[in-house]
Amino acid sequence: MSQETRFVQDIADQEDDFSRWYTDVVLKAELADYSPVRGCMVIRPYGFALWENMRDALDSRIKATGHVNAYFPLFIPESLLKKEAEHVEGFNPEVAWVTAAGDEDLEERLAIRPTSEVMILTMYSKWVQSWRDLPLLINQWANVVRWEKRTHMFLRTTEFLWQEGHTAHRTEQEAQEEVLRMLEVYRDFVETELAIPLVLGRKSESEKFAGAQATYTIEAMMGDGRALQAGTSHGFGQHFAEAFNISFLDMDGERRNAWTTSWGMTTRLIGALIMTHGDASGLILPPRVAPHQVVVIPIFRKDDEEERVREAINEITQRLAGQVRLHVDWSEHTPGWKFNEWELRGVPIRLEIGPRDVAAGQATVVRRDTREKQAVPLGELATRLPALLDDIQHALFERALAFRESRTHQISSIDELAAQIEQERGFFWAVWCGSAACETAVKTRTGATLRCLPLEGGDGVGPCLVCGQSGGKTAIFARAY
RNA sequence: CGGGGAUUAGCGCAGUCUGGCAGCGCGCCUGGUUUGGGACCAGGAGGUCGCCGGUUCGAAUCCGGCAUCCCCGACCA
Repeated sequence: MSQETRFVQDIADQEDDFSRWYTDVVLKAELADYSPVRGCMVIRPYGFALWENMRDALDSRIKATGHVNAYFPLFIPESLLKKEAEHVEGFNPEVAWVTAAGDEDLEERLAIRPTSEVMILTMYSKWVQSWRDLPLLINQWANVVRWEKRTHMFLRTTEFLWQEGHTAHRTEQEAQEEVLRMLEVYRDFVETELAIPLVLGRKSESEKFAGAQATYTIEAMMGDGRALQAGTSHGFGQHFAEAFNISFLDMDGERRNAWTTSWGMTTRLIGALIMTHGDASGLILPPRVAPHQVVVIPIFRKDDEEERVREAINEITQRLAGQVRLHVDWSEHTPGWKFNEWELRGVPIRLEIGPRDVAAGQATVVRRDTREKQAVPLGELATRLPALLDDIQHALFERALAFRESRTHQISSIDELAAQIEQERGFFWAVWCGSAACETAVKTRTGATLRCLPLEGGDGVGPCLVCGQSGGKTAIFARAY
């Protein structure tokens, strides 16, 4: 990249080494840092402010759909965890255990929750007696621990923060509606707030959650063409209700098992945000969740200039209070240094105020995504800035969507997939017969996994990309994080 | 968990092969000049050389173990 556009030299080149670029951005933008604990990171104040904005936007949507928040214990007694065989087997290798307190061994080991189905559904069995107790719609914001072999900042860490919703319903249809409703809530949240375009779909048998009857997913494409699962919604049928005895007397006097669901979204989304919108200069944050939406850079030479600039900035701050999240950088770095710094940290709009601007009664406004520069009269900032933030939000989505389209291909055979994915990563739509053997064949040969069976688009007409049989479904294959 | 690489000042690195005073650039502190795309001059501070042990008169350097990070794979959602 040329020197004119590449101002930041201390992060790796995106095309050259995407993985290194990602790590550099996370560290240099001060989103997170490594900790002395393997696989565990520290989310720094800037990263946490971002997470808080994301969390609040999702939380209000969860509440708007009738759910309430609660909090359940971090520890799960071993005997409880073992109640649902398929579930425990799925998570077993990743579970961390507490075996002692002080010098005394515990009588029963305690698992540190990898997820809370077991704990929450155990409580539900106490709370559900009648059909009138249903539906039960509870969400919790919590940390969970999964002992992953290989970790990566935000994308896969040993401990992470998330939201897990757990619901119980009277009928299968209600539960199914809930699973899809929350998938839609996720879509709205991710596309509206994070400006990340999604594909909604169902997971194959081999990819679904341990113990689930059906797993639905939202899949996003990262800047290197790889897929990232950004959230999931599971239907459990009556499977868990049987294991945990969540039964109720129905309207007709019959005792029945409830239908349960769960759905979750994690700090991994921060990784998705970075890898979807970032560029050669670093992070680009969507205005709706950016900790600072506008950063103000004062420019002056002499004391009298500083005085006038300060006055103008005070006036701007007052005028914009409550309208935009604004940060004034009064630090002693030079303006050029600040430009680079705040670009690296992804602030959507930079506002420069210097003597020339003050004299003209204007501010110089620069947007992060295009670097387009314009002079805006001070009196118009209160209307122009929110409009510009809106504009950037939409432009980011459109750009990400256009990128995904350019990397999405229809393919008809595994040979074609192998050849194309070697050239360039992306999403590959194909017809798949539904057999696990063909799914495995694709993974072994191409490194791509079956991301989902999309809910929209794809008619499933044609021969399976591996075995050639007809009567299959449309599936999306991609290399994934 | 397997293979490879790394760990030296806040950050990036040289020094390790061939054992002998702890170095460079950036950053940081003080003073001054500066400030519209990573300013300049002068002075200064900052190190258990990742940790534990061994060899040696002497270890950043050689040997053994461990920890953390990165890359590739296996595993996992």
